[in-house]
Amino acid sequence: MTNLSIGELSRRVSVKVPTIRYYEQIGLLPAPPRTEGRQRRYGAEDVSRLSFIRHARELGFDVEAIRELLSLSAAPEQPCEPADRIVLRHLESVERRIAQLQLLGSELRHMLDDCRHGQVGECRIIQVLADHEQCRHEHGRVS
Amino acid sequence: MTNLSIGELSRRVSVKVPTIRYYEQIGLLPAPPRTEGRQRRYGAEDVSRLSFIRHARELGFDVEAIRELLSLSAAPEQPCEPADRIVLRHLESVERRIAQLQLLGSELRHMLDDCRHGQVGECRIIQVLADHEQCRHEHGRVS
DNA sequence: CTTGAACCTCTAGTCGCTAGAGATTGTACG
DNA sequence: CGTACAATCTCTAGCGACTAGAGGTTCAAG
Repeated sequence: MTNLSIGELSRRVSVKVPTIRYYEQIGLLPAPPRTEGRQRRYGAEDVSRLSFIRHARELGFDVEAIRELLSLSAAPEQPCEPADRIVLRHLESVERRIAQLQLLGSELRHMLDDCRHGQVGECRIIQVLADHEQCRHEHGRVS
Repeated sequence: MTNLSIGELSRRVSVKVPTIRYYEQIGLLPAPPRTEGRQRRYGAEDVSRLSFIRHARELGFDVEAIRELLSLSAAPEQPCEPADRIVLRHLESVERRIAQLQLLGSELRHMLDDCRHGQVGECRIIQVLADHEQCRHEHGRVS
């Protein structure tokens, strides 16, 4: 359970070795003790913390949000409203991205529908790209 | 119409000046003629090409796809099936991303719903992050 | 002719990793 | 105990599509 090498930690938590070192470098994970030969050795606490980070990344939180969530989770007496707000903010950005992508998707479907599958010279796909006025919507930038 | 400075081209096409230089650097835009003092001067052809690029970027195509679309658009006699395929491939990736984000969104909504808005110690948000087994789905990585 | 906005090149930073080089360490086996 | 070799170490660079800034030059209006 304790004194895991970085490779063992990696397998347990399904986070790649270089990613673990990267997390240490940016301060998401504390620097663990080392063997005499300077190899890292991890304990149960690190397993939990890295799992937390991995789950949060899977949910699409960026590193800054994870930093905040981690520091919130260390203070169980505090109100959880700040955590709430972080999740809500992220949810809203996910929803904005979905809306953007849906616009994009319908645009692309229209392009495909309109294309008569002939030659490039009369291809609606190319025409729409060349002259956007023939297009249905305006978009912002999608991340 | 012709002999535009990079700033004029930028305003016409709504692409920022450094972005135009970047496109030249990566070979999306041809290197234009210069004045004696080495400043770029653009013509009508560049306006079209840059518009094409901008529209394609708005539709989320990556630079490699745009490169292909541009070279296809230069050959009006060729069948437009390759263009078709590029658009379809992109549409599919957009749809995959939408599906991913929708999973994420519902996950985040559940977290918010479950949170009783008390203290961090009993906060479902923190708990779910700390122990993913309490969670509903498995996800892959979202771009 | 002077001013100053626009232009030039070059480098580095963004985000969250990933890949690779080249050196060192840990460990299993004989 | 020696050796082989997998795993670890540090460091640097690269991804994509730009963006920002420094420090210097040119163009065009008045």
